[in-house]
Amino acid sequence: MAGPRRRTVRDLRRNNRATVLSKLYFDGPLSRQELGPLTALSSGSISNVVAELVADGLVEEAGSVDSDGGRPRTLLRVAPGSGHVVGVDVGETRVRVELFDLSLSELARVDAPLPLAAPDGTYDAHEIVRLIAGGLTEVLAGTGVTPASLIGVGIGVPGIVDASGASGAVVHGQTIGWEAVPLEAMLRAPGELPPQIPLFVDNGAKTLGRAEMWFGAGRGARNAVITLIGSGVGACVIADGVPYQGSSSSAGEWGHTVLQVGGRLCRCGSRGCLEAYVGAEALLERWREAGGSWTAQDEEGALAELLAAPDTGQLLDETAEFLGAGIADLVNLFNPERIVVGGWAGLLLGPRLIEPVRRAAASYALRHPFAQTTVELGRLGADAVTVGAATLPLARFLETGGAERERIVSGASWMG
Amino acid sequence: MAGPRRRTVRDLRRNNRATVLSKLYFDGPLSRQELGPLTALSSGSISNVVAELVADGLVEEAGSVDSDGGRPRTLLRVAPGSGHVVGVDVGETRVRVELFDLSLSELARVDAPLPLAAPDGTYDAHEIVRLIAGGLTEVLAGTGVTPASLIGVGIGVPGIVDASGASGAVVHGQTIGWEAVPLEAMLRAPGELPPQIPLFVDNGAKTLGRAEMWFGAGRGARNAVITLIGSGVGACVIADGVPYQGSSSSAGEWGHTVLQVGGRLCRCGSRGCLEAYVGAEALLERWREAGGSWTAQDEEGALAELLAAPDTGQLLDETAEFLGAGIADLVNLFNPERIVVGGWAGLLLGPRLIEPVRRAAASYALRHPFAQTTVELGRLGADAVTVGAATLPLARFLETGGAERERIVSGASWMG
DNA sequence: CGGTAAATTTCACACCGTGATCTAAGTGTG
DNA sequence: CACACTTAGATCACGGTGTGAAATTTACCG
Repeated sequence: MAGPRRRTVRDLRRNNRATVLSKLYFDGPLSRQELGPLTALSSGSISNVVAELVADGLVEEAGSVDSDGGRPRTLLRVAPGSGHVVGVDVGETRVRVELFDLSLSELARVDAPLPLAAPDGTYDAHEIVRLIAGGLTEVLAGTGVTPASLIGVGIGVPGIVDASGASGAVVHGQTIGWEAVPLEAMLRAPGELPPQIPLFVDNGAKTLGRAEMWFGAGRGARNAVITLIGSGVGACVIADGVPYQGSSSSAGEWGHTVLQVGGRLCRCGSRGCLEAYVGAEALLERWREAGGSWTAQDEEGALAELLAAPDTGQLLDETAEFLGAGIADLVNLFNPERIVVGGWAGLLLGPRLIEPVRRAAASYALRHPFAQTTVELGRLGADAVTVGAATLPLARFLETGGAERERIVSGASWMG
Repeated sequence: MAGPRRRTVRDLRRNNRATVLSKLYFDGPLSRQELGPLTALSSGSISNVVAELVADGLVEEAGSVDSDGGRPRTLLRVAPGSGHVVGVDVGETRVRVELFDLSLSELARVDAPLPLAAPDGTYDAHEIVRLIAGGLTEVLAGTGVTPASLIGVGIGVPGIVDASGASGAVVHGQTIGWEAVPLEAMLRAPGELPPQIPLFVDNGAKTLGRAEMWFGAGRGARNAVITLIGSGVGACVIADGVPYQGSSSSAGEWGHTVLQVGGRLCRCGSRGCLEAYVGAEALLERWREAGGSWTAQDEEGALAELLAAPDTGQLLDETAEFLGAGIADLVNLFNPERIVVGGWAGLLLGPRLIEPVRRAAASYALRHPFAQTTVELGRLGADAVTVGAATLPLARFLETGGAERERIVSGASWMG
């Protein structure tokens, strides 16, 4: 009920800065002239706002466009080098830290392999923090980027990330043995990271979903669901253009939607979950039960063998039916414009399954909402987790019209 | 990406007017002093905004509170008589039109019985429009309320209401035989309703959900799902304080969530829907299959008999398991703070089923999100559909700080 | 009747967006 | 090569806004 803080006349300017900055960022180089109608601002305001952004170094001129018989328009764009963002992917076997400029072009990357997991498969949170901090300093040192120009660091982790508390993001990761690990607080502990750098922690699947929305199959949709099928199954729900989080940031746990009351046991302890039928781990298990076997050591290779095997048609059709039913649930409940099937297993199975999945979804979903929806394959691989993570601070940067950065820079200068 | 039009300094004022008005409306009489911290506005602004609202007649003084040794605070409240709203419920057997003042106290009510339905159970849309218009004039005439003081009319109808088109709300109601009926355009046709009156059409179940959010079991929650179990099953999803609509306003079709791939045939044509197990119609059908019988003519009476029958324990336990699994899906996907079980059948079954439903939901849902959720019974009966409908124009009124009303009033005055 | 305390109002100030007007920077023509 | 023409962008007076401190109002208490 409090709403956004748009109370004073200054907030108005910040808001308009943000509008202009976002428009320039997403819709490429634009002239002041074009910016006016696009942002519903008067020419005078455009001039003022742009002048301010240029003075702050956030926007720069990018050539000009001739016009027949008149002053040429000067094109403007967000200066790619005016800030940097870092994306971190805490994966199953390694921590990847990537440095991007504002246009999300990769400037540097560091992969730090995780030490062998403890026998029970849990991660040591302190070790993760060390690897993130180490990767960050390495990536900065290698490129000469100063911490002061960092807009922020986005971190994708496995498990549920609850950011509703006061002390920063807390991670609950059943599969990695994390129970309420205060990752954000640990990273903010003195000595770990350069101070004053904004941190954004989110579930890795959701950051992948963000990447798909910004640069992949979700582009342009206001309401979409990015499904992520890997060893397990998750989803990233976009409602009215923003990721829907729920009350404790754990919305979109699609994998544990019930498709068969009293059905197959799922690794979550419940029965009949979607994940128990279409997750890669479960799918392989079902294959084994049906007499199948494979030689690959990893799930990805095994799944490829399953796809290539001659006698798995019925298993795959059954999988398509369950996946279609699960997608129908998404259609009925969220009424999105687009559903994207992603995740490494989703992309691997996609070409074979997408058509039967569409048919199954059509039969299980209500006609009207299904007619509004397209079901597509994702376009980005699992590599995009870091890009999606980097998207978190960048989105904040654009929303605040770059004000956040100013604060950081001045904060850093206080310490200088 | 366009965002709300808060560009000029004037929009700032409108926004603050809305904040103050809403706070006064929902949190009862308040003094200017208390309003300051509550709205994050300075004392000076509060004075200005309140003076404006009082001058417009939207806010009035409501006594004062003594303080020991100081000027007493003057309490302010939204003037209940400064405007009126109308709620319409297009039900299965009658059209009900109710007139409320701003505090949603009922001033008048008219029930117009529907003529006997056509043999195929379809409604004649023109007849409905006539009944709505007739009820509206009757209710206004009976109380002497002028159309000029009408904030707007909210209408709850069965079926999916798609408001995404340009020509107003369009209704798709499979059960009443409506296929893309342009109800809003028909109501706006000259001669039907007093001109210039804002219309708001929404699904009746969703208006009931709104009522439950404003005045019932949903009060205070930011993320909630109001489930509505009647003959069929629906839901109203509240995300971040606002009803989530999806891309064509048909989000929340929870009743056709798949709980049993290849399960019972549902009246929607699909299989294994939640509605096919826990909807009143389906539940009675299942009882009949198990050898049960009843004497009541209507579903409500029949369901009461089912509850009282001695041998329906297993049937009810099974129903609770399905309902619990369906609720678990809501928990996993939406991660709400609260789930309310409502609808006439939900309220009837509630006392018997709520505990086993909670247990089933706990077993099917993920631990973390389930721990954030409470599952409660609704507090409002089906009568609240009109209240919920009236809530639609009222919400707009509060959001715009009463600006909408000003436009209407002046619009009416143009017409002499 | 004066002193004290708390709630409101008033007011100078720093901003903001608008839209008309002015300036800059090109093209085309005689 | 000068001049008119055209279009992009900058400037500026104006009406409007929230802020926060000072002034004013309105009570109670001794």
